Order: sequence, then structure tokens, then C-alpha cells
Amino acid sequence: MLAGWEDIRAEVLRRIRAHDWRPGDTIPTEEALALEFGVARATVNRALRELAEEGVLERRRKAGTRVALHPVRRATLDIPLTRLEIEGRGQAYSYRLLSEEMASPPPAVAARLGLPQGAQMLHLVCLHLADDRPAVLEDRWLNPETLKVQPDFHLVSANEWLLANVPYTTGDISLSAANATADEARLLDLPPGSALFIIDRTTWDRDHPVTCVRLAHVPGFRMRTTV
Amino acid sequence: MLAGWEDIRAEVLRRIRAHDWRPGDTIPTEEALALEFGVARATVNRALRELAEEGVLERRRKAGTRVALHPVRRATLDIPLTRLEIEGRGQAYSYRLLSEEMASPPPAVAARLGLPQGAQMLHLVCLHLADDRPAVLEDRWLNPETLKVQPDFHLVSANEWLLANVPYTTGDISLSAANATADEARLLDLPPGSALFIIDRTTWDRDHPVTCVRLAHVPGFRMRTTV
DNA sequence: GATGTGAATATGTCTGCACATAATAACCGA
DNA sequence: TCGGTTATTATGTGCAGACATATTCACATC
Repeated sequence: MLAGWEDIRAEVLRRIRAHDWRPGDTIPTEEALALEFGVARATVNRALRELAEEGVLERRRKAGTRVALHPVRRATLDIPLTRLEIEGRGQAYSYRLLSEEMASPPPAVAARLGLPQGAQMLHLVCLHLADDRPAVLEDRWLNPETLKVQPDFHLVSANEWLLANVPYTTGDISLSAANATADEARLLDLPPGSALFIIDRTTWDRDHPVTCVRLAHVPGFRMRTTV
Repeated sequence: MLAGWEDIRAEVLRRIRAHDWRPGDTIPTEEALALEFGVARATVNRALRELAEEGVLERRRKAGTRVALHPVRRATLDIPLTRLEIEGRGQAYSYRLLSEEMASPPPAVAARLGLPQGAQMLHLVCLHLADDRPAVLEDRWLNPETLKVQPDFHLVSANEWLLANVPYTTGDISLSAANATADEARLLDLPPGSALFIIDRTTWDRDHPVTCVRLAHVPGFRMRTTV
């Protein structure tokens, strides 16, 4: 007997996988399914809503619910702090601040943050190590306006300090691959040109830019997820 | 006045960002918040549940709702078909099957799919092009048992054929970076050692392995998301 | 002090109902 | 035929109440 919304979800998914309902098909209305399964419409709604969020179904008012024609797999990635990422692998985490100075950011960074060209920002470069071997090279630009007090970034990583002290409202993340420059290779103790996994993150607090960071991960780094 | 669950969600998020409620704090119960905001408990529940799914809150029965201590940002990535990805950028898509043969997969692939070492699988190598320039090199191993009829993979890409014809229940995805091998560089028309963005995907239909694919993307490829 | 038991409690979910909203479909007049 | 208005309809969301379930906490027992 089908009772909970998870059972409904599973059954609907089964029918889709089994091609009872094929991509593009309109499936029965919530009301009809509620009747069939002997549950309230809200329960069916919950099940179908979850499937729509996962990209399996497409729903439009009045038009009904259809099996997604182009199943864009929607995967959720967990993006932890570098420290937790490393500790989670059972390795010892350490951290070194390599440089800290006011400077004017490269045009690409200023543009991403929506700041004027000549603006001065705090530029940090630091290295995250796992079992004393370089794991991630962090290159960060900070908007000094968001720093009421200026912490000692030798002691606490910028990321953790920001999380604990600066509110932020939105951010975007981009993932890519890049060959290590000579500098990066030297700092990460890798052959020049090694393929690095790059995470670029930019965050704002409302309209105020906060920070723009590039995390370069050594080869062997993987992000995993399940669908 | 706060009315909908999205308003509740926004207000709770505001309080967290503003550090009214700090990481680790237990926030008021659903009932208390429902009273404060003048809505039903179900509405508060919906708002808090969404925030918990995003990783902002942690909820446990009886223990209550706490602001996540280690804010693992949970980002959702859309992983479209390569064809749609390219067409979505306004480029012309084309596709070439480079090779198709039965062979026994490398141990890593067999292990990932849970197949015995010597098993024969269908091995496809193909190239996806954007505006006639190589964009993605696809290296795929297919379990022949899942192919009732064998389509002509010259005409339709394996990915699209599978989506339309083979049900699947679970899959996992891993993202990484790798230097192009000599072969890959030649096929993608890149200098050897170029940093490729690699998407490895493995899918099963219940317990039956379906396919294991490696998509190597040329430099410049990015996956984006917003948090 | 350690351990097991039971009451208390916050969240998880379901029901049945209502109204809001958006998008389609039907209609009607020029 | 076209264009605009109106009715219809499936989903989106809300409410109040109820019960289920997982923990925690306090208490009793060894």
C-alpha cells in the first residue's frame, strides 16, 4: 500500500523509468493520482514537487505535469571549507599565508565584483596543506570595506574568518580546469603545466562585493555526487 | 507583513546572515515562529525545511533547529546533454563516432561497474564538436546486456539513445581535472598536456550496470552555479 | 556512578479544505 | 481571420488539526 509522499515519489519515478510514462508525456493530475493512490492531494503535490526540483518532471499551472523531455540531471554538490575537506579525508590540515598586500586587482576580478578599475583591495595568497603537502592554492581579493576589524590572516584562514564574521547574501561558483603557471607549479610543488581543478567563487552582501577567490586544487582532487 | 513561506525563509536567512542567530545557535521552534509571524506551523515548516536542504540549518526531532556550524554550501549543478550544452551557447553542434568495438574494459572501469575482470563490453569513442571545433571527447563503456536492440551510434549519440531507451535508477558523477594524453590532445586538436575538465559518470539500472563514461572537455569549459 | 526506562517535546507528515495564480481554451465581436 | 476578453483548469500555497517518530532529559534502578 502506498502511504507517504516518498512512496508516491518512488512509484512515479518507477513508472517514468519503466517508460509507462515517456519523456514529453503529460501525467495524470494531482487530483487523479491522489484518488488512485488513496492519499490527499497535498501528498501527491509534495512528491511531484520534489521530482520537479530534481529535474525529472516539468510542471506548469494549468498545463499540467510532464515528464522532462531533456532530462537535465540536477546534481547537488557539497562545497565544504578546505580545512574540513582535508580533515574529512583523514589528513592533517595546515595553512600558510604566503602574501598579504593592498593592490589593485586585475580587470577580470574588478569586473566580476563590479568595482571600478583602480580600486584598492586586499590581496591574499595562501596555501592549504594536507599532511604537510600542498593541496590547494588560494588566491583571494577582499573588499576592504567589508573588514571592520582586520584580523590576522596568519592565524585564521580568510575563508573561515569571513564565514564567521561577514554576512553574505549571494554568491556564484564556477568550476574549470587550468594548467598550472610556473608560479603555481612552484608553490604547489608540481611539474609546470599540471592540470589544476579550479573553483572560482565570488560573493556579495546584498549589492556590496565581499570577496573573489580562486582555489587551485592539485591533481587527484575530485568532486563527487550522486543522482 | 510576512505572509508566504518564501518571506519566512528570507527573514530567517536575514537573521542568520545578520548574526542575530549565530552558527550553532538553536533557533525558536516552529510553533514559536508561527506565532511570531502570524502564520500556520506548516508554513514555517516549509521555510525551515528548504533552508535545511540548502545546508543553512540543521534540524533534528526533539533537539530543534540549529544554524549550521560548518556551512557546507550546497550548490546544485545542471548537467545537460553535451548537445544541449553546446546549442545553448549558440554554437552549431555536430558529432563524430571515432570507434566502436567489443573489448574488455580496463580494471578501473570494470571495478566501478562491479563487473568481472574479463567481461566484454561495447567501447565507444566519439567527439562532440561546437562550430566544427572539438569540444568534448567521450570515452564510453556500455554493458551489452542492456542493449536489446543495437542502435547505429553513427547517427545518434549514445547518451541520447540511452536516455530515451534505457531506464536507470542511480548514477554517480565525479568532476576532476587531468592533463590531456597524446591521443586526447591529437583528437581534440590541443597541445599535449592541456588541462581538461573531466566528468566521469557511472549509471546503474537497479543492480545492473549500464554505462561508464568519461567526458573530457577542452580548456575554456566551465560549470557555473549560484548559491 | 553507570545503566535502563519512560515522559516530554520538536520536528515530520498527512488530511481536508480553501483560495490564489498562471496559462490555456473558448468565445465573441470587429 | 484576427484580436482581445472571459471562463476554465491544474498547480501553488495557505490553514487548522491530528497523529507519528525520533530524541532528549529526568528519573529510577542496580
